[in-house]
Amino acid sequence: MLDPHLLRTDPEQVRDALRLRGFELELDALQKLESRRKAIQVETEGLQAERNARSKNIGKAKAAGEDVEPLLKEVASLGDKLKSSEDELGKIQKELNVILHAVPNIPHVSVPAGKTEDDNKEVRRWGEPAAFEFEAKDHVDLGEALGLIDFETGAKIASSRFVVLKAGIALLHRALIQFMLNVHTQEHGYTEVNVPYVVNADSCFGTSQLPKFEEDLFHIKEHGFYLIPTAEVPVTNMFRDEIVAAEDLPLKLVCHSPCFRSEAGSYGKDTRGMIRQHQFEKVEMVQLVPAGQSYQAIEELTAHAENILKKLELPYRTVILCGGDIGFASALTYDIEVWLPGQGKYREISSCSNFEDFQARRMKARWRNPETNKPELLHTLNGSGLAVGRTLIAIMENYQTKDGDICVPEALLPYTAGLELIKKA
RNA sequence: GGAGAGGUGGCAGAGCGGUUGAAUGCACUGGUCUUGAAAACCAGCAAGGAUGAAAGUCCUUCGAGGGUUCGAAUCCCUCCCUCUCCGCCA
Repeated sequence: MLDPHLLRTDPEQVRDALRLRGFELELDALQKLESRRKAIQVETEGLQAERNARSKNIGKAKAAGEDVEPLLKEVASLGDKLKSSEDELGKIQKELNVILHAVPNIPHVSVPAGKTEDDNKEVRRWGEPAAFEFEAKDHVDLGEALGLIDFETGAKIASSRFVVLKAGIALLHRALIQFMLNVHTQEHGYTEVNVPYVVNADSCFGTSQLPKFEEDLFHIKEHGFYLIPTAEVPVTNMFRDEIVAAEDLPLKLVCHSPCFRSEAGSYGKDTRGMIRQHQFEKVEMVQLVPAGQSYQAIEELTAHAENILKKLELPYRTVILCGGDIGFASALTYDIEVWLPGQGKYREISSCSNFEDFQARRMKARWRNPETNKPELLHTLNGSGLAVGRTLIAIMENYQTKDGDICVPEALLPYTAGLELIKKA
């Protein structure tokens, strides 16, 4: 959520900034509602003040043993007026909130203009895509030939976009998780957390999956829970309604979790293979930092994600998302895209975002600034470090042999219990 | 699932219809004292919001949401959460 104060004092500037992402702020409607809110709030608070004063007098008179009947008569008419004024104010504030909660974050000055992912700007590239002496297969052909990736059984026990991994591939998948967690905790200074994989509506509101993106979530209606679409939701919400001590900052947490996404609206997109699943695993980095530090933190966090790819020797490029492609809550997002020989393309494997205080304002996640001794909103950041399923794909496609076997990358050898080459069983 | 107890400021913990936004303690901030620190003493110290140039004034908030009342932290209803005992169980 944007600072309502900024929206009141500088609406044109906000509107212009949001146009970069193709969002048109309805200034007229907003300002009309806002001026009504102002008038009615002033009126309501005046009536409340009057009621409070009169009630206090009644209390005093009673204590002094005076007759309070005349005072009660005086106040009788106040009740209805106050009630209707309060109701009206509540209604307007609700309307105002509906609008406010649907306004996306203001993009950072470094965000390039553009409408689609084609307009994202490459900021760096690492590694050389390998030149194969044979025709490189994609992970589906490789996995099915090995008999270790089974889409049909996934579809049978759940539905399409679910998969069963077996033997060496399942082991490689597990090894990746251990490897990533160890690198982030031992080399990058993150604290590992293990969290609930279902969350309540308040948590979804805090990180802004709700109210706007409900259709992307799996919802367990009878309990009011949502399956998490990313560990960002439970981990960031650990600090909802909290005031963090300055000495505990920056908070750097890493969490492995499954992620569940309905993928509503992506019918027909990436239907082949494991690229887009209803359930996948991810290692997620989350940081909460004081306001002045978030732009340094986003560079570091992105480098932490890139470091995993470097250790796995997977070629990648990093792009900065353009105004039209950046997420609702983010002020700045770097996507890291890994080279997939099977597709001959770079594909997203990590998304690292600085939300500034947008999520923190919704969540009331604050820290106490020792300089002022007052609570201030934190800045929140997160990034995949990395998407495990897509990393698995990248390894399969980049480390395939002529015979269709998969070499285990050197960095993973300590995690694979002696397995060096994944072959047909 | 059954029975009981409880949810109050950064933390602990009083209050159980009327000048209570809330005693007290701890923590924190400033001051006195000290060569410096500690201790002691004095003072300050919730958050969010409206209005205003500012000082200030006012409103809201005692788990959440309804209700009773001139007035609710305090009474009533619903829900959520925590703890204790019993049952079941990875």
